Amino acid sequence: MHKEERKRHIIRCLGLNDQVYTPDIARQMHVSEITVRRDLIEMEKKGLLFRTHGGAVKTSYSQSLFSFDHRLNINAAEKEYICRLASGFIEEEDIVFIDCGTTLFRLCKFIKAFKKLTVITNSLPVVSELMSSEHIKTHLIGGEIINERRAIYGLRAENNIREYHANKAFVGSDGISLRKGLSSYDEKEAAITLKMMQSTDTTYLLCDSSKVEKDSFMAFAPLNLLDFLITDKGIDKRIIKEYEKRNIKVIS
Amino acid sequence: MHKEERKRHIIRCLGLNDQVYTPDIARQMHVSEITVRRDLIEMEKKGLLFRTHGGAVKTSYSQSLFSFDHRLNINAAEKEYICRLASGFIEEEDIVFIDCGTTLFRLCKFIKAFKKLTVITNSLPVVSELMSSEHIKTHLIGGEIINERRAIYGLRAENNIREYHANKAFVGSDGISLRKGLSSYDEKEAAITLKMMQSTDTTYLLCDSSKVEKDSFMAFAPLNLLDFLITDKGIDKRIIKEYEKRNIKVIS
DNA sequence: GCAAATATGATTACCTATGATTATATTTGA
DNA sequence: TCAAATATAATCATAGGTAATCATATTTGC
Repeated sequence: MHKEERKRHIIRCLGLNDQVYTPDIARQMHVSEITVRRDLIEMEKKGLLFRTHGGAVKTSYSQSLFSFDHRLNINAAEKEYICRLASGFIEEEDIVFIDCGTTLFRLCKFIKAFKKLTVITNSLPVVSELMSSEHIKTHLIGGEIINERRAIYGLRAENNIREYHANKAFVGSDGISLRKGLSSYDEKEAAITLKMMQSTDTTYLLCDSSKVEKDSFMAFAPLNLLDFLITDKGIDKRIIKEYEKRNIKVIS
Repeated sequence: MHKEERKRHIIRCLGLNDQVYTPDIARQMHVSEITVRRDLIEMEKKGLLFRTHGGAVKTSYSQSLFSFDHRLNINAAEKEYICRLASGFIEEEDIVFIDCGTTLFRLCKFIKAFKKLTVITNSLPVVSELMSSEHIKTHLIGGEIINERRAIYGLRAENNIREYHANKAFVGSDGISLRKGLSSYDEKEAAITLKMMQSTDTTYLLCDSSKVEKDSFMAFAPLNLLDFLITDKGIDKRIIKEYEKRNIKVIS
């Protein structure tokens, strides 16, 4: 009974009901409660769930669009740092894809400083954040809205992305490794990210160093689609070298 | 029963009705009232709701991001009346287009009462309002966001609509007359409305009686595309007859 | 094979969530 | 306007979940 298997089980349970209880998981997986709790701690750090007394619940649930998502405040400083770095690659008149996710959301703050940009996104929080800036042209990808994600996913959305071409794409993932490339906990999210990567000239992956050389459930994109990996200082120098051998520039 | 689960329930209730009562929540969640009250206190601190004697209400902040401005409150009673009438034509399992506009926005309140509906719209306020209702599937039309309108317009959006088919379309216009049909002050808005009318089985026009037999700047759709005109009591009976001669049922 | 890293479990002290009780505040209706 | 009804705040007690620490097993890399 492995750790990843337990985590997968937890995710599945969260998908069915909206919450899990520590003792239940412990019994089902034949481990002690403290082990479950440790799993939950790790998963909370990744923003996959929100811990409560007695177990955990799904992350996003608030009625307001975004501001109170539990995930937004996890690793806030790192996310801000990464976004600041990323914004250095944006130039006036760019057409950029912005992927969904709490890290990418923070990029808005920097985007608003530009005079002329076109942003294409499937994220409603991004739209909401940029709506106050007249000089930013925003395109929303059409399709089905997944309420709890505050974003648009599905086949329609994927096809919609194909109708666009951006010169830069800023995307996120739940993991990246030399062996498996980019990976995600969620199929729909992965599909959107991949389509963005396929419809752009240059792809920038924004993810904190804890996700580097970690794999999530599903690999969805090979490394050759990636041009830049933007992360924080916590990344190992040897790993940077390996990525640069694969022609991916690592910024930290 | 987690605390977070209770909070989620409270938020869901607030999404449906605009207020909750402490004893109700306590009974539904099988906890004491004081526990509910403590939940409400915490949520109020986060700005998720506003506490009142006996329970809590939605914060205006929670709806502000995508919501309309004060225009919404003009003729509120008539608009509500018209929407109530219109909602009588909606049935479970329907797939409906909802056009942009302050009148149509009020239809959301009634839509939320249904168990199973699919809504296709280009209006961000509509999306935002329906996002709290899990049982309503919402599709957003893709394209360029016009900030001041809080909606999506343009060629892309028009083409996007063509990929859908709804059995009912609820639309608005700035004027309607026997001579010129539906007319609008805005070309882009008109184009979207027309496309919706062309991709549906039945079209319902919601507009207050002051706009009947008035023409706006640009005529955009002939009367034969219209099936129902839903308006308020202010409409002249002779005019109703004229419209019914043209096979348009007038509801008031 | 062995050291280092990782994963798991047991124990204790601590903290959180909840409810009962009583005093105080707010609302409602005659 | 005042009193009855109802809601709330404040305090305390308690059950149960959690963090911290240490100990033990298992895997990984040299």
